[in-house]
Amino acid sequence: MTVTGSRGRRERLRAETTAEIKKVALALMASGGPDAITLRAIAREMGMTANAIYGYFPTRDDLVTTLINDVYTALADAVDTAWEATPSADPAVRIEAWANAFRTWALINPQGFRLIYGDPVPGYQAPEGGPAPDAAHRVCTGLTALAAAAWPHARHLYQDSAFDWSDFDPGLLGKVRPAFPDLPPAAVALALRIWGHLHGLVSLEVYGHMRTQTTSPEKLFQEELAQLMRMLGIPRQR
Amino acid sequence: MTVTGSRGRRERLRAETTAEIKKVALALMASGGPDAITLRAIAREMGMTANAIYGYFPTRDDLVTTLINDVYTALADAVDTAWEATPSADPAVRIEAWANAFRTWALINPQGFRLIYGDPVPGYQAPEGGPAPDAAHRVCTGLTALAAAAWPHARHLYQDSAFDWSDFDPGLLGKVRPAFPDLPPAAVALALRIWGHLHGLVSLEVYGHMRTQTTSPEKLFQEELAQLMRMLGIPRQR
DNA sequence: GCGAAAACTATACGCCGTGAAGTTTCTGTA
DNA sequence: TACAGAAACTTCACGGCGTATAGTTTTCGC
Repeated sequence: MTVTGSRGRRERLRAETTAEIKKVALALMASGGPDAITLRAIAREMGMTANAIYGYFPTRDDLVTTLINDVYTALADAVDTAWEATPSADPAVRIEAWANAFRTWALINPQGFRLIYGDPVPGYQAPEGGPAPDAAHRVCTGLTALAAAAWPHARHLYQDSAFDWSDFDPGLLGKVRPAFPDLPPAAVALALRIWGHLHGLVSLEVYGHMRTQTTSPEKLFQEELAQLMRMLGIPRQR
Repeated sequence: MTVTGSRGRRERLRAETTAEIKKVALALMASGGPDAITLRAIAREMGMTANAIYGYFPTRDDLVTTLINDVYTALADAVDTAWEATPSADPAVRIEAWANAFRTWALINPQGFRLIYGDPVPGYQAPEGGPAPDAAHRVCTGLTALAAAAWPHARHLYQDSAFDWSDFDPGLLGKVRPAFPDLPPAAVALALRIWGHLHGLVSLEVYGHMRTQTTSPEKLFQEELAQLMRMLGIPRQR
């Protein structure tokens, strides 16, 4: 046993190489978009042969799946952090922090956003289970926390919601219901719709479709937040 | 001069070939997604050499640009038709018709939706001007018509909107302002935000991100429409 | 009927993912 | 400590991609 642990030496090297592959892949993605993630480019960057990567990832799609997981987790971390870093007394401020963190992350990591939410890469097909849905559930759970924080104000607006628990994915509910035991299905539906609103504006902006419509997507998003408060029945501040 | 017009014979064949290339490309896209649009595959399907296509489109991206234009125009036609086919007396019904046409088109043509709004194809970069922005402006104008129809109800909700005409693209305003001379900037901002809402929900559904959250995206969308009416100040029907 | 232009093919280059086989380097054990 | 075997990595190969260049066939206008 050395200081680093002789038993793990080979595994340590392996883990380092795996990490480097991912790091290089993310760098390529950041500079050239998801399509720039090619085994050959990664290998070139690392001074290896493309086929060497097959010792670490069985196929390029598996590498991409791993990256999606990492990036999605980073997004979930970013919004969770923003949420938790904001005082919980005023739900409006917290919600604004969450939403702004979401948009800001997307604008700083547009390629990551594309990787997660777009056609990730030429012929890529998302695997059924896997950890990416987990991160998606984390984001949705965060949104539900948002809805839960506002629910005292919002509930009277969604009395006639037709939603039932059976309308939602069990995996999502397994996270959401324990965390918010008193919340009705209508609140989860509300959370998903808020997701849709934010995702829509942000993805139009990230993909450049707003550029030919408005010069100030920022202003549009802030007005969206103001209305989000109305939608949640939260009275206007200041 | 023959019956078909001898002068145009060569040009007619040319037009027919161009049309066939586009037709085959769209078929490939419908079955295999935007990435399946390959010059070689098109040529194979047509019994030609891949290079023959260069006589019709200078590059693959130009072909894709043309397709985007066509598909985007088809989408714009679909929503315009739905709008015009609905009696104008009741704005709620008209707006619902528009939004449902948008979603229905996307669900029937998911690959087309991806082509328009996603990373269209591996390394594709959208050209600056071109006719695709035109179709986008048509869609936005349709949305503005929607906002305009509801504006008598909605205006009091958006008194404090901070928008100015300079916040919008001149090309868009060139279409919108003549069509709706009395509409303020706030209404255009409202239209863009509605676009965001609908786009968000539909794109999450089309890209499969809703599948791991809810089993009834349809219900979610209908509730979205109900709230859209509230957002526009339109009183509940029935 | 013929010259020119248009339509198309052949060949080639450099990308890509990936499979099969071979080579080097390390490691646990006899 | 020597060595079998595993792990890491390279080499070579195949087929697919966009596209540039050069050559061939077909067609049209005069």
